[in-house]
Amino acid sequence: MAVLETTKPRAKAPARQKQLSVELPLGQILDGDCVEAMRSIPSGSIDLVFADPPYNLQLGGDLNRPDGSHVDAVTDHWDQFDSFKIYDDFTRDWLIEAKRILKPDGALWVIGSYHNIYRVGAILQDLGFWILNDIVWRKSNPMPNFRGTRFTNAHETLLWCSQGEKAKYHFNYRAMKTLNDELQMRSDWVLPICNGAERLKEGGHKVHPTQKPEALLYRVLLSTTERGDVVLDPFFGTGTTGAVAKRLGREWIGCERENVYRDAALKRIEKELPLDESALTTMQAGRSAPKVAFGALVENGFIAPGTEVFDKKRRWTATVRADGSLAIGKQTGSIHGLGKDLQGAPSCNGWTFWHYEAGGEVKPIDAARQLYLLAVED
Amino acid sequence: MAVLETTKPRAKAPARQKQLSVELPLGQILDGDCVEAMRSIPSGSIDLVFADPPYNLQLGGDLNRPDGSHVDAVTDHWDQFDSFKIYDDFTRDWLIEAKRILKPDGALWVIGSYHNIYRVGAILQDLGFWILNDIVWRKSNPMPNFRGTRFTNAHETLLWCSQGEKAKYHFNYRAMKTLNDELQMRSDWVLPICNGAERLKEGGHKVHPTQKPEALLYRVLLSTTERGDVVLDPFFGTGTTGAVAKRLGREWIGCERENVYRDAALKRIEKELPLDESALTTMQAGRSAPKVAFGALVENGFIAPGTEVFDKKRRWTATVRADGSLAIGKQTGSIHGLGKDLQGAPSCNGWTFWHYEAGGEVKPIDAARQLYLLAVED
DNA sequence: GTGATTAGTGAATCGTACA
DNA sequence: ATGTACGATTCACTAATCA
Repeated sequence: MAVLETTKPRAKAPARQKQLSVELPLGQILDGDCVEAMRSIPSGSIDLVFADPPYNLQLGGDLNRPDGSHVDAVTDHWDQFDSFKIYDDFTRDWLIEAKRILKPDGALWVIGSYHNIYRVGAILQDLGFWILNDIVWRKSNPMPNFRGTRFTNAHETLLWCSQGEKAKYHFNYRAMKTLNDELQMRSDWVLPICNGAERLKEGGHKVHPTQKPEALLYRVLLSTTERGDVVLDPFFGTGTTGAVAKRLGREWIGCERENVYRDAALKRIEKELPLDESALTTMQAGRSAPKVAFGALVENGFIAPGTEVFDKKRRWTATVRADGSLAIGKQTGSIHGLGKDLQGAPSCNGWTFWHYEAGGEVKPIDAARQLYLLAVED
Repeated sequence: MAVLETTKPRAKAPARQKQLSVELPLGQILDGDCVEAMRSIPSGSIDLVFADPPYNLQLGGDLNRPDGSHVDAVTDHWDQFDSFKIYDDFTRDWLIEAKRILKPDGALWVIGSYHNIYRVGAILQDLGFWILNDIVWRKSNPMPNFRGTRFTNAHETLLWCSQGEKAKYHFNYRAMKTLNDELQMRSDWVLPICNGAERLKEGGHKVHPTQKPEALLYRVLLSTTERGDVVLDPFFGTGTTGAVAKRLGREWIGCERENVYRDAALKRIEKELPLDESALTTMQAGRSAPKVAFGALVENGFIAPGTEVFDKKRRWTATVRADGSLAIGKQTGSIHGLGKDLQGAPSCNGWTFWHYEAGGEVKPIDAARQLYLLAVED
């Protein structure tokens, strides 16, 4: 299991990416059943699958299968367990295809409510997907429970999964932290439901009963994809995924059975404008910045050999040597290694542990690294 | 499906109630495996089962905080299962017994995390339990994600179920509405984790690694039981369920294998006094004031990425980026941080410093925050 | 006594690259 | 596959200690 925060690993193989892209129906909505549609997609070609599967089983009344066909209650013996079985089979079918088309470091998102999410979650675990987080979309303006018989159903649940326990995945930690005012983004997201100008309407009626807010997709795509990534949505509906993907400079593919939804989605996405380059840029993680060896600071004169460096509490003071190593008496090591050994700690980030004096001020040696980076950039 | 808000239906048969009570081990902690222990309980005799089963965390190696200190993880033997299959079998076994001992109008609560709750949810649906709500416990003070690899895991999930789709159940709608400042109680509860004086400690160490906050049980018992009801907890631990039940005038039965936990629970419940009405209101967590990140305005479309923002005198103009950060050339930062840096000031309130144009008018970005709050407000 | 500072901790599926 | 080096990373709250 691993985390890649840069686009480098994907950028390394532009040819392969392009080659695949040619075969992929980018920017298209595939007509028909999503399992059939996904069969036309090459294995290991998709970066992200976002799925908002239906859960409109009408228990107790007329029964419809997830594909819309009607169950004949007269000829079929029917009960709650049969409907679970049909739903589970349907779920397993589309999840298997989703897993096949995803790249080894691709990811899956599914959204659902308590009616279906526990079945979906258990099945995707059985198929080998590895849950990274479950996310609660906390609705700021939910429908009240009019009859006063239960708690107000004020949230939905999203599951974010990698291909497996050991699989790599992508998480834009820094972008999420920036988006959340410099605090780690939590697993509960407070967002309004979709209404107002964003809600698609035709003749005063909503086009789709469960249109998701664009803010939700915005956060999903910003957190777990990079520019140019390919996002597939097997239950495209009115195309929220496509609209936000286009805006954020991601490629998209949809699957949708209903003509009405496909038409509305295409019209909607057509109007959407991609953000320009500068707006799309996000704060980068430290690890995507170029690596600097401490020795480079020494040999370029940013830190002179012989300089004394010390921890914040001045429990230890070490001397910088010409090769960029540190020494306290006979004890020597790298900025990380010596800090680790002195503290008896399992690890140590030497850049923030060691300090030096410059112009009467005490600064972490990381400050020198920043100066060096500024000087090198030009 | 029906709702009983009064105690009348139970009061109708006082004789039957009393007769059963005599056979039940009220106020006792049954030793040993909970499935065995529940077998000694008569069928249809329990009003509520609250269960906090092992989560099957499957942790890898050690985890250290950025400061090098060690995270005291849940590595107890009782949380270890070799496979999903074994965990599922274990889950099915205790759920079957729980269903048997519950009255026809009794209810089940289970708490879990994403590691186990999807399996538990699917299995209890398979057994015929009917989910009434899933409740999200949003932790006000969760442990951060120290490595920056995922979203902060900031919640746990509770499932509230009746005996079946058509089964009756009890819900104290009025009590919940009162507890929530005359607003319907929602499916997301903000409560702090258990620490401070409430956390049981022995020799400076926590007695139980996963002790639940009493406020959580308080809300569970107050919403779905009446005075005198019998509550059974198959994974009693250090007896939070028993303590709160006693305080609220409910009868309780526990099951627990570990001597240490049983002893601690008995001592704890012994000290517990039934609560007078006045304390009722002090248990709830205050409603948190809404705090808005600038990124929330961006992802919700109140401020578009690419928008230009500027200070009042237009000395500086910055561009809003997709993650809610601002950029002027190569200089970037949060609304507060960039404003601070540009002015060379010790701090800066970005909300009032930066302005934007909307409808030909120049407004501080705080105006957009007010619009957002209006849209989000309950 | 009071406010400021420091230390500790909580159900956590918590790295990557190269030799 | 296994080991080693390098590198990146924390929020809210409580309790204890210090000024």
